[in-house]
Amino acid sequence: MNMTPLSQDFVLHFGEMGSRWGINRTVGQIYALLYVSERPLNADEIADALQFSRSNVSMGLKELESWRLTKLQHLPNDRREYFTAPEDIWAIFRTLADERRKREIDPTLSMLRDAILRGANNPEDKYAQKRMKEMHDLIEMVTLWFNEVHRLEPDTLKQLMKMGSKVTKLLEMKDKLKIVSGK
Amino acid sequence: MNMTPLSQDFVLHFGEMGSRWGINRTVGQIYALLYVSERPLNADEIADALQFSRSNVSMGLKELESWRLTKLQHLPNDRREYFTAPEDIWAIFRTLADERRKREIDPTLSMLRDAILRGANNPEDKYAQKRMKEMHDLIEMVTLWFNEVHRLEPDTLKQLMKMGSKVTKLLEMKDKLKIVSGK
DNA sequence: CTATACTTTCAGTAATTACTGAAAATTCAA
DNA sequence: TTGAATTTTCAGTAATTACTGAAAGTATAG
Repeated sequence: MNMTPLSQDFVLHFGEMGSRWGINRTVGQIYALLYVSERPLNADEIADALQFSRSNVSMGLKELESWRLTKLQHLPNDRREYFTAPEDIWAIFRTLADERRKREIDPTLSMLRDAILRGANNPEDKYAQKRMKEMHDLIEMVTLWFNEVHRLEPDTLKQLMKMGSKVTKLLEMKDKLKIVSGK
Repeated sequence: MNMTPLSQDFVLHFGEMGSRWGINRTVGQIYALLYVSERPLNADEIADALQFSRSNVSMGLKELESWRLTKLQHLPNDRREYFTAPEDIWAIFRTLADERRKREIDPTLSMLRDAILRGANNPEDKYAQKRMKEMHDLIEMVTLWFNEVHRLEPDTLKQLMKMGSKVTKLLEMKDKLKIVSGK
């Protein structure tokens, strides 16, 4: 199978960007290929299109699976496994954010929690703990917020985002209403 | 210079996490060390504390500088350069988000823009472009929103975040007010 | 069962990235 | 200027990570 130049470029770009994220080139390219492919692809087709060894594709797919970024399906009269990227781009975005939180944020948060609770006699440790607490509180707040917002419907979220900094107007409005109603 | 066990653990953890992000262990550790250190440190002190070669520290500091995550200063009667992490954790967060956007998002966005504008005769390309447009629009929206929110005062932002999904209540309220006022 | 189609694992190797020490460059006091 | 203190660069090497082919594993049709 040969890709069109358009898909080629997309796939190659994703490969490069992949390395700026934590994921490697192979994984980036496989994902990109699935993302722009209308029909599901099997591992051999992927290996062929990207010129990777079959085993490399197998490992890449496993990695993508661990990120929950692929869907697996079977076609009638075909024993091979076929892969696609989830349709809904919002779902993809959520999944990605979720996985990154789990892998990159949560461990740090729990380390910080532990460190803050330790005894600290000397001034250095006192200062260090103060700094860690600042970091912890910020991360925790953003994380909690993220979890909440996560549950909103895409349309609601879209609406909120499109408002941008204008949400502050709503905040002011809220405060005024409170004053008026005497709350 | 020897670190306290508390700082040790923090620094080591950051080194490990560093590799889950795009940055390497050295850079992660240097940053962590600066972050929990009350007084500015010079490159030799860093090399000593972390047991890295002087040149490695030099490179790490350069990398951190390119992320705008260090501040440089001079002490009286001392020619050496002293480094600190910025005080304000919100500023750090912004800087980080900003840099990541520049390096990891913007290039993709412009690639997508180009790809979408290209001619597409065959159905594959048509589909690919549709998918790219979806991705482009989502990323663009989130980016624009981010840029807007970026400018808010930390306190305002905090307030918004603490509300979490309750902002939707405000949205509903707004809509009701519009109806009442006939807008 | 058995044969076949397909997938995964893994040891070895290739490629990439990180790190070091020596040398060059820079800065600044005298 | 000179030279001592400091920083940066860079070629070589070490360590890590990515990739491959062969072999083992798994599933299913007959």
